Amino acid sequence: MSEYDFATIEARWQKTWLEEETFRTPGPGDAGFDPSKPKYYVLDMFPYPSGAGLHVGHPKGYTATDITARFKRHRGYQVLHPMGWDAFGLPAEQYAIQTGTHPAVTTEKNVAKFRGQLQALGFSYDWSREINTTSADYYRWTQWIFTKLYERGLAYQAEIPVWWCEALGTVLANEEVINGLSERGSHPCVKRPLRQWMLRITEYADRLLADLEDLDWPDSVKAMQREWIGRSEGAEIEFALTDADGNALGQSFTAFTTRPDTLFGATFCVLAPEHPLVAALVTTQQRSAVEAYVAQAATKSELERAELQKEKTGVFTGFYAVNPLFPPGDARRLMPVWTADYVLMSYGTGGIMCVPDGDERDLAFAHTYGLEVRSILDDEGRLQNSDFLDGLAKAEAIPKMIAWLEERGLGQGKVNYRLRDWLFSRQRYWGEPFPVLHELDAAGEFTGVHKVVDAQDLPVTLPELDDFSPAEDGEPPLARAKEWLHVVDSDGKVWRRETNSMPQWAGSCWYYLRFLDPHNQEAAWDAEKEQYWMPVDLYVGGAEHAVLHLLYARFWHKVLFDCGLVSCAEPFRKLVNQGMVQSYAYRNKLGALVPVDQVEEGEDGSFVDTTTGEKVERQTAKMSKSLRNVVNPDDVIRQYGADTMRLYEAFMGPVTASAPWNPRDLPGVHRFLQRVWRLFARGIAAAAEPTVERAMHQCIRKVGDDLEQMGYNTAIAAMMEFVNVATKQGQPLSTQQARAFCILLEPFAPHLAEELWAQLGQKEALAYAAWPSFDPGQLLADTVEIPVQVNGKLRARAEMPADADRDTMEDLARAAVEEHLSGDVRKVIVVPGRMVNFVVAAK
RNA sequence: GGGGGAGUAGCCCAAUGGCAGAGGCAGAGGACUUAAAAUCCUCCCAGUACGGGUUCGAAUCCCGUCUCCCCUACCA
Repeated sequence: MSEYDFATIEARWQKTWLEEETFRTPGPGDAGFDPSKPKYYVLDMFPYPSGAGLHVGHPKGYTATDITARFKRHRGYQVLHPMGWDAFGLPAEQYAIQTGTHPAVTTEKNVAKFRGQLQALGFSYDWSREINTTSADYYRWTQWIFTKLYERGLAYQAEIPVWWCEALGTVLANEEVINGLSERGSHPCVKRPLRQWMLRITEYADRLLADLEDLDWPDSVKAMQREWIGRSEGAEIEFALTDADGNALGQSFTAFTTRPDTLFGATFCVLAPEHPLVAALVTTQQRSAVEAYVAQAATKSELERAELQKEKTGVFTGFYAVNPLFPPGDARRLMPVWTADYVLMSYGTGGIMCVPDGDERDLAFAHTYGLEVRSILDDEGRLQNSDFLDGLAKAEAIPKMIAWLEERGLGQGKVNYRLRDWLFSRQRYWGEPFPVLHELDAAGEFTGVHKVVDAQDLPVTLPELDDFSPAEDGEPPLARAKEWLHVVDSDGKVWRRETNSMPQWAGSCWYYLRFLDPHNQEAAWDAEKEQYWMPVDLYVGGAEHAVLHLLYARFWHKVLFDCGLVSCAEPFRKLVNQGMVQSYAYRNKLGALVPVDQVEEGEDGSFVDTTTGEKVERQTAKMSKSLRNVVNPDDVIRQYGADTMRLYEAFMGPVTASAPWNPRDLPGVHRFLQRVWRLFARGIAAAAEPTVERAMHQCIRKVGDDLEQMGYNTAIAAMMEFVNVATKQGQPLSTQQARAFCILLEPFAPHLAEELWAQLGQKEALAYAAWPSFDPGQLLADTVEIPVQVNGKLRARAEMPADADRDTMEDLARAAVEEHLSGDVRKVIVVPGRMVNFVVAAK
């Protein structure tokens, strides 16, 4: 046995695993399936295979799930651990537009690269289950699920103002536009009315909210989803509109409010600039001012509106709203109606009643324009000057006011959501075609009738095109696929295919289900398999998917549940967000960032810009090309091997924590593997050495406990500790110890573990070897040193048997601190095996 | 402004309310070596951001303050 030759070892075992299909996992109905085993489904958020390949951030989560997957196999679970590709999407299409390379070609190339990189890291995926959202075999079922949504009335078309991104040539969902810029690429977007497909996710808002409760998810993600759904209880109130003299205009508007009980304090109303009644009813006198205001509000992006939030602006419309609480003639009855851009057309009804005494924004607006403020809340927040609500707290006042309104037909209780229906169509080529046909009349015009394609006629495959670019008018590229576009049915009726395509989220909404049964040609998945494997036991991915992907997938899953197609209401039982792998960045005195490759560390630990000689400060930042601090996993593997890479990723800290990639720490974990190699190179001892044996049992327990809780970093520390003890002790390990250690090491450094296991002459596959057990009697030393405190202060240490009972401990401890116990001993606290504390009365 | 999370040694990080240190990096010394690297051994370093509170006992629980990260933001 010579050197630790990781390159040879890793290549050998990766080849073996692939050739022997070591990690092929049988499910119900498959040969080799053992129904008596418990199941464990551990899933990574599958990647978009970009041209850049993997960066070191990807493997952080993948390493975590792989360690857990391997650990669970040793624990006797049937482990489902699959990988696939979320391969529809803009980058491949943009590349196609620029170069003419078909997105499928780009995708295939990128997938090959990603697969190779993942395999080079020795992940124990069942590659026989690999899926790709862009293969017709897969999107056939994405389309099929869409037909289920359609049949249940959850998919509909609407002509709505949507975010149109000129640069990307497509519409985007609200969630994909941030402050008027596209989430991807930060291109400006504008609102534009277009015919779109929508999914009625709002129908599931309550269930999506309620079912969060029982999920083992990070609080932050649950909080984000709750906020996104944005349930708020209140009432809708209808306000009749009049002219300045109180003459009815024959129109009314509805306002949503969470505080209907404050209606007595409503002194004015505001409609969003886009509200149709603003233009319809504005008085001649106010018309020019209002039109000017509306026009300039329209040119403001959401970004600008948000930035200007300190100062509220608005214009009086000239008409009034009736406060129904007050009789004609009462001065409080007529409330002036303003238009202001702090009211958004897209939330609630686009119009509000304003209660300056109850709402900060209304108060600010009232102050700016000298509008009336009527006091209706006392110091304790109880209603006053409010007739039948006087003295009531809001909890009692709200239902009372709602009842009052309902009796008179003026309004009703209402739950409002921030969540909007999901804009589900895109004007792009590289996405799933909709399985929808639109009927045409003899003249070739739409009749307005549409239907979904029959299940047996799926998939609707993507047609070949020469030009993938979107048209200026928003007409999708699929409209240019002349031969594909029209379908003639058996009655000779002509139908035109839907030319929109689905958004990238579609494929990832259900991929975890296809993994259960990826080659099924008759169904999307088999019911028995679904019942066995679902739900996903552990789902690991980035926090950036906290809302969109996870909300959409939950929505689809609930629809499938309602269809009786899945057996559980929630797909992902436990969710973990892995921390970001950051990198170092350097900032000079001017605050500018200095690329990493022109900074050197000085003797005193300071950092110097080598081009200027100036001192710079180190900080952590996201990896980015511009900072030149991106670390490439291929380089790391070449230099240290995959096992070192995996070990380092897992050793950086808790899986949920972000930490900078520190190249200086890599040799540390690499050295550990070398020490393991050298320890095994000593050969095998005939008998176990007691110190090492004890350390072994402690290590088995610690690694097992830590892995149950995803404490990868501390589990590695425990193995290091064991190797240090064994190395120092000087003897070889016993056969039992060597075997046990191989199993402990395998989840983390599987190639090295397999190599050592093989050298031990083991024939059984290491990956499925049973986790070693420990002897609790071996965990404690015979004697322990127990701290003895007096009034909480450490006064002495007492040597005593590890299993001493309370009385013995107290006696031995008392002897050790005799001189400190002059006063009354009022209380003695004994923690068996841990410590003794004497509480003495102060003198 | 709202929400989520984090502050422990020069650095990354450990510590069911019970001796602040498991592990790694960096640093110092020694052994081995003709020398260096590698390896092995030994050592050094904080009282847990700050201020209160609960407790026999607090890094850990509670309250307040500060700093940093992430998310969100006129949502009526």
